[in-house]
Amino acid sequence: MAEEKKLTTRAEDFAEWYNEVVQRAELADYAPVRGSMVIRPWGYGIWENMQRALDAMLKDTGHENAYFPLLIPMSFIEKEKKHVEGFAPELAVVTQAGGKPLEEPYAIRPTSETIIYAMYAKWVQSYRDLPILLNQWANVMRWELRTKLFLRTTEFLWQEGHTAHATAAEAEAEAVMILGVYRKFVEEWIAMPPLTGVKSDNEKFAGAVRSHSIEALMQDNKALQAGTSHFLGQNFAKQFELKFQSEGGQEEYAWNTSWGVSTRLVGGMVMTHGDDAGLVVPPKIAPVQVVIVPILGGDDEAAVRAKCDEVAARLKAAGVRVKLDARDNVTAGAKYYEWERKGVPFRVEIGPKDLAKGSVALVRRLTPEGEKRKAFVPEAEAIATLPTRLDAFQKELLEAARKRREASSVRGVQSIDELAKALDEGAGFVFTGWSGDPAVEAEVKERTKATLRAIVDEEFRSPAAPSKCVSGKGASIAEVAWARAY
RNA sequence: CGGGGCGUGGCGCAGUCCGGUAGCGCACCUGCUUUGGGAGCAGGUGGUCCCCGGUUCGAAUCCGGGCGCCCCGACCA
Repeated sequence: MAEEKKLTTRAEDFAEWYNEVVQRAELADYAPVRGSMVIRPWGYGIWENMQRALDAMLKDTGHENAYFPLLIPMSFIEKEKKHVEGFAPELAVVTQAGGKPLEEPYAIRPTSETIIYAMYAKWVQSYRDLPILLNQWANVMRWELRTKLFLRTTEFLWQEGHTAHATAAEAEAEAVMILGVYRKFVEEWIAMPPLTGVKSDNEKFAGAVRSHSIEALMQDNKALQAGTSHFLGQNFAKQFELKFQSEGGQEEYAWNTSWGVSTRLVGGMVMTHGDDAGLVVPPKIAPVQVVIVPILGGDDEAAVRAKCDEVAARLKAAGVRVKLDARDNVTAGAKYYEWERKGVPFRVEIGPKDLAKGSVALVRRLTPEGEKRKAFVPEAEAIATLPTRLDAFQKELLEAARKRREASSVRGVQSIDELAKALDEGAGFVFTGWSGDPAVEAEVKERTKATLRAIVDEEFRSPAAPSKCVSGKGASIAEVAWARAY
């Protein structure tokens, strides 16, 4: 076997493994513009499945989709002070159009708060016009200095929700509710179990009062911020005159939230489930859940093909996304490697021997310890059980990821030395007390390269609350999770 | 934005030091034999050697200047 056909292993070089998997599984390819990529059909199919699932969840919670323009007047971006400071370095700006310089430059949206709240201001007069609960699926652009396929590209796809409410309490509840939606979505569909929590002031969104996030742990024990939900207070409302007349007759500023997840989740999926043979795609988001490979070449070829058509049709009728790989210019073995690299959960092989026995060969992308990879099972049984096998596979992926996260977590750490040691020994999330002082974050980052990923929500806190700050100076006001991060 | 590496058929590379017909593997095309874990044999197609300029009888190779991409660090979904 030619060496070049094999992937770099995760243990050899995780970053290189990631790049190879993404390209060789045909998720994406580098585009001619620096830091940008083409999302290929296999990658886009996964994204579409994510989109479909999350879109339904957002609609179930009362949101509607809309679309706002790509170009935003620079003056809008500049209105919210923290917001400009945060985004100015990574803005791409259009200064010329129609062959002439523009009077006012337009920013290509890095996010849409400004344009959206400017429009909300037009639409809202009284409390009866609230809440506004909109979402948009869009591309955005951030001129990143260092890029990586899916995880950080100059242009990426995402959804951004933007809501306006009459009260602070309602807006805060919205931000928390959405975080719950995100958490459920990534767990149930991507089989990625995140921590949830609140960002420190250092790490929060530019312009937010408070940012909530879901933080997932990758196989190299680096954290990935997988989704964020922000309570914006009245910061944007005040700058964009987003006012309404309250029930009591007073003029008040509205309260906003914004929240998003992006194609970064595709990268998260790769680094959560992939192995040295390539991708492992959770069944619920797999564009193909079962691939059928016919064993061709004998006198029975026509009969084998007919049987494959039949099994494919029956699986499809059972609600399984099935692909029949009937190419005759590629050998069966080559197809196995290809579909494994692409992470298809199950493979069904049908050959002349199966015709005689009424069986099929069933192969799972990940084989449980101690089981044979290839099982010959009666055709009817295979068809009948594949839907439940897919469900079980999905659940096992989530469980394995959760176990890995917990196994990599270190709790009860009392000092920065101990924190550094844990990280150097391969820890993922390290939990400590924190005084709330940003200087501690700076010191930890300086000494360990780790950042404060989240002030963790109650569910993720240690049984005994830490009493001291990890710095040794002062009492702890909250338990936090640190990690080196993407 | 600093440091490193690399630009040669679609992909991976050799050739560059020491200038002289542009090569290898994979892929691709045709034919035959194959097909239950990356098929074999035979024949073939395909390259302004990143760009611009210079030196030279002659440049992938030497000199000067650009550009691009990747990786590693500071900022970020």
